[in-house]
Amino acid sequence: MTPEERGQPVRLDRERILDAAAEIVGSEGLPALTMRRIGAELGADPTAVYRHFRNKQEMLTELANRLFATEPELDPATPWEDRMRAWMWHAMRRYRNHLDLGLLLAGQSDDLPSLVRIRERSLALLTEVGLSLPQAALFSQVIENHVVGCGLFFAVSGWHSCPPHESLEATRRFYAMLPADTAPLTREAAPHLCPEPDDVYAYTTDLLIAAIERVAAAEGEEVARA
Amino acid sequence: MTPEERGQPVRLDRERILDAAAEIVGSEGLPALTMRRIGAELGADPTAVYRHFRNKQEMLTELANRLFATEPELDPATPWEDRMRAWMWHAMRRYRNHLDLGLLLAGQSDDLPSLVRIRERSLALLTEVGLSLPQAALFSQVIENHVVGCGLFFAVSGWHSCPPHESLEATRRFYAMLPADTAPLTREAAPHLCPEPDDVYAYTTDLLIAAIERVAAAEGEEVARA
DNA sequence: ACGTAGGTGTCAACACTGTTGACAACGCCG
DNA sequence: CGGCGTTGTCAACAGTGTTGACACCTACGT
Repeated sequence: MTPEERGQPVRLDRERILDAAAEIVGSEGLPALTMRRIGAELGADPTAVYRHFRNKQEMLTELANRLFATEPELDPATPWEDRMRAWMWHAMRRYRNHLDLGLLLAGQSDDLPSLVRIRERSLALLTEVGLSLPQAALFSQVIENHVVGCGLFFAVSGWHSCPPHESLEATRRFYAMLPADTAPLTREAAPHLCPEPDDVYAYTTDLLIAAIERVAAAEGEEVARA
Repeated sequence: MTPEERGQPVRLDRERILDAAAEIVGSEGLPALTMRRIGAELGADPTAVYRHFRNKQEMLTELANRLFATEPELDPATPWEDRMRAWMWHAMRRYRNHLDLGLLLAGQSDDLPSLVRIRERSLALLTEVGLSLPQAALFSQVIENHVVGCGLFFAVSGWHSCPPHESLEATRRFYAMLPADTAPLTREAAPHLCPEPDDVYAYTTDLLIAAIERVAAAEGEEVARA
């Protein structure tokens, strides 16, 4: 017999609230995450949440921090390139799948623990391949732009969790039917346009990784010469 | 003596409404763009807007389409590299400055006229440097990911219109004060972290342009050999 | 053991939001 | 001139986040 069945009000804490919030966001998306919905999920009054969080924004921040705390395990035995690739893919997917929480997270200052941890591991990977600290700092930001940018873009483009295959095909058909006098190239290139987002991301990611290795090699040369 | 001063209701049309909406978004940001605010701006009842747009979403779409219709003039005499660079910068700034409208625009299918026009010019630039149509299609998407992604990221990071110089400095100080046992690299690299977003964007953009020229050159080789 | 103080859940209410249906005035066309 | 469609206005509805008053329950000090 639970407390609420005995007529006693439910007892909440930040954890229970965040659990419920994560459950709602995971199954119905961020727009469904309203205070009243949380209250219903917990069997408590919506305003009870305000006893544990100053406001919704604070709750969302903590929720985002929790969802972004997952990190991939990178086997140090695998080649650096593969680890870097895996790392960048994992980071991108975080933003792509958790959709609007990424937006929320990108929109505030960097003092969340999970974000600091990500920065640290990014720097570790970059210095490991031979980059100097200033160069690693620069590339760490280049990677963040790429990863977060693409993740947000994919998420916003309605990717949510499964690839929008038929929507790409529809756009391709739309391009193919454009008038030849205003958009000849788009019309002609239609079959090749709208490639799978994953393929594009893979291409750009490998481009960046190659660039990193080139710079690292150049820095190594310089050090060796001196 | 205006009509409303004579007691007559104001006469609206899509243009006037979009003008008011653009004015509000430009000066106070998208969150301030409410139907009631538009009504106040026009001196009319908020619900009058519904005589001209099915709902707010439709109005926003048209507004986004209008704001994204501006294109840079590229002098064909300037070197290809510079034109490409200018093009990518202009495109990124569109998303960065117009903030959430970019989000809105990225979130829907590609059938807006202004977006088709952008795609066409992108393909024109890429084929001009020697890329085959399939390669141009791929790179056009790579560029879109890069440009839109970074633009959205910058916008969401609270860039709005002027560079957040002091906020970068604050984060740098925060990094420098991290405990050495959990985030040693971040702590040590603090002075080099948080580079100006524009510098990072410039670096990545040039990286992409160099990659495009390399692929174009390789394709040229291949054609020449055959 | 009692009394009190603080923390917590509940309820009603406020200020917002987008949106709809009824009503009335306007202008245009037959 | 008569009617009718278009458009602006008003009241209202279902939502949203948030606050203050009230009541309870728990834990602590004497």
